[in-house]
Amino acid sequence: MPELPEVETTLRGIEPYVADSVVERLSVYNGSLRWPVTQGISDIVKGQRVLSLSRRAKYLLLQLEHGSMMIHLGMSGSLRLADVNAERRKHDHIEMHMSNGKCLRYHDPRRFGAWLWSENGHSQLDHLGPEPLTDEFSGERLFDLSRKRKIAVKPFIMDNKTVVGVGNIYASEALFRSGIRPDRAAGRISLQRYDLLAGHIKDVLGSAIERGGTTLRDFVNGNGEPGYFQQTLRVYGRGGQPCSHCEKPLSEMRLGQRSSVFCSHCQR
DNA sequence: CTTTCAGCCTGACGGC
DNA sequence: TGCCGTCAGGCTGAAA
Repeated sequence: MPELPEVETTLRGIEPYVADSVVERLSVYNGSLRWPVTQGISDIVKGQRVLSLSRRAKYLLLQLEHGSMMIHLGMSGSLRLADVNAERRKHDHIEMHMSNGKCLRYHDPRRFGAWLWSENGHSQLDHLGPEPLTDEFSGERLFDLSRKRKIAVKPFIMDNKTVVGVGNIYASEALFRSGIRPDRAAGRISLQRYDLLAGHIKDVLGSAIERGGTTLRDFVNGNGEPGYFQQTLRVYGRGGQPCSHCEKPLSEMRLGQRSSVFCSHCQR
């Protein structure tokens, strides 16, 4: 389940090996992803130089000479630098061979991801909220956007129009640290508490990115599993277990079709 | 306008 | 042992 820190870690891991290199060959073995992989993509990108890599929300963007490739890892996708001689594994759907001899492999069992080519921008990026680690995202923004909203705070902060890149894991952890119940109405939370929440969202995402960075060198040959696997999760996946603060069993509920674990004693 | 919900997909896991 | 149901979850688009 790649969340924003995993996407950022992937970007930093592949960037040195892909940037400034030319696409020698792109092979699509299974193009039925979230959206069908752009028709004729192999012929289009062949021979183009990769000018730069960037990230917006959970999308990776490869800027080529005549357009850009937008890649999403979906629920189960990963992007790794592979040894050209290494055999393709099951669910390795796309390979991008670079002129420097490196090969980028896209692996995605559930095929919820995306590889889309465009010469003039990607509409999916048009209506996204701010990046969580910038000053554009603040408690004040959460407060202003939420007035008179009845939606529960957890789906509110997971909405890409509010702020991008806050998935179920980090939303749960940030709400726990802030002492806010995930089902509290977004419109009934004070600016002071939203300041706290925005700070914790930044902290939890930022530290996960830092930890992901420690596995970067595994990107060439390995299968480094970065991010939240190394992070201490206090509530996510711990329903019924004792709260790390008050020892009472953690509660579980469903909000917006997503499981939500919280402490009914520490979160109000 | 806001909110909810089905659907996309495979693998892991528990019950029988 | 294997079969079946359930869950995991980001994102879109349609319905309420």
